[in-house]
Amino acid sequence: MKIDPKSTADLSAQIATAIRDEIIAGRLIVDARLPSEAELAEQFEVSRPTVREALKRLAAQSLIRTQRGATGGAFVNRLSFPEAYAQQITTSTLLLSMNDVSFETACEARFALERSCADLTAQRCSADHLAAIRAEIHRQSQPGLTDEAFCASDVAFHRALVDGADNPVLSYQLAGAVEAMQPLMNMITFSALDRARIVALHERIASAVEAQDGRAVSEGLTALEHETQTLGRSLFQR
Amino acid sequence: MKIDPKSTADLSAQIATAIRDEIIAGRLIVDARLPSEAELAEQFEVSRPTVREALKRLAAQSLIRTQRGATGGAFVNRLSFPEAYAQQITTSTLLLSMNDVSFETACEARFALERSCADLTAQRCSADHLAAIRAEIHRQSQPGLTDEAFCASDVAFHRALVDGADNPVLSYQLAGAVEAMQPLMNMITFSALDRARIVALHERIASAVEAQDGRAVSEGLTALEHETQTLGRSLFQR
DNA sequence: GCAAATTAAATGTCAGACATTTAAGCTTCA
DNA sequence: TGAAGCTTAAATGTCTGACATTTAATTTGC
Repeated sequence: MKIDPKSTADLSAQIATAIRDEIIAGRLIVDARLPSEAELAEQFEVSRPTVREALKRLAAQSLIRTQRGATGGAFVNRLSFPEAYAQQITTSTLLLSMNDVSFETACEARFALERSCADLTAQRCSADHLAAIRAEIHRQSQPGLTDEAFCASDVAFHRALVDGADNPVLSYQLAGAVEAMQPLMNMITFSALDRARIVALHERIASAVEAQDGRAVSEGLTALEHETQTLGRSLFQR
Repeated sequence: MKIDPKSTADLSAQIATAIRDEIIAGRLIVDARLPSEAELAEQFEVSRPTVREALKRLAAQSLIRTQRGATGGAFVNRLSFPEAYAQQITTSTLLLSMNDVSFETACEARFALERSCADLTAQRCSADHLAAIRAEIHRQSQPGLTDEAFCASDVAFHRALVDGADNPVLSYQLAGAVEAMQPLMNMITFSALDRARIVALHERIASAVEAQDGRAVSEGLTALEHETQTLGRSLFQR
């Protein structure tokens, strides 16, 4: 585990990369303890603050965790699904907000991706998941809901739909696609008629899931995409 | 921009979170310059090394970039698509390698997601993209290719297929799904017959793209999924 | 034998200094 | 006047050494 002395990059970045490569290559396995900061400093021939900056970089990506105390130190972290979700969502959200991606493009990608759970959810959706889906439909039909609460319920509906596919990898990938749209959706003001249309489409999708009809789920999502694109166009064409 | 004095978390983590929130909320816009490290240290009432650790955390997530020199400092970074790709791929790969996700589950998610580009690619794939797709098919048909090179070409084929949908958000999301499978695929030893079957399916998919038949693209991917699952089963049942 | 105090090891934080890089301003000379 | 070179200032990058805090193991005392 060595660093390149002729690289122009920061030492802390080089050290972080060196350690990350060890982890990705599997030479440092989950829960393995890294050498102490003092030992790493000696190994890489840098000072302890430099090592610490490198470790903080890795901690920011959830690659390591640190514990204080006698048996403390830096340990290779098992990247959990919730952590991966969170990173995925942050990255996706920032990507959309910083690159003036059009509403149309984002919406197209999001529904195209979400349709990939249609068949699986229709086949496998448990009674519990179906109940969760229907619970969100009920919540979002309540009158007097703020736009923000309506959007939050919309996201929860889609998350439940995706989770119904019972494939954690799929849920993880789709989390970014679904959640990253939320800031854009939050810009929309939903009229009562808009909400009724959306809820009706949600209900149509839920029924298709219940009937285990993947094709119908997919078509319901496509109808929802058209509805959403229409709302988006009326907002963003100016 | 303040930090909570009664939090138990590291100061550097709190400061990083405080600045990240400013960026996500849009109060710090792209290319805005953050105060100098010395000024931040004063604002947060911590030392400069602590501020630096916080900034390194943000740099690790590509939220900021730093420049040295007279007009240097930390600037809010525009998260570019290539950077987002890289993060997405790293996170997805680690998630799979650290959570003993079964080959079956990963493969199912990956192809389900990839099918979401079928219609769009069939509609929009440019001549250039189609040529790139066919070029990879040609490369992977060469005899004497190492398994690793074959896998790399396989990934390139799928990336080209996805990029044919001409939707950068979709490409970004699918990058993780496609690339994260590579370490698993690299464990497979492909017989000549296996390769021939895969290349034939790739050719079938390419023809379907050329014919602008989204349904056929989707079916080709499903056939490829079955082929891959069969290969995986023969490897991983032990 | 058990509980309390001590100790050791590690991370967390600080202060101050110096090195390096970079751009802007100044100076000098043609 | 203008351009090349020098100087300077501001910022990040790095180092040294120290102290604070946390935590588990060890020792001590009863």
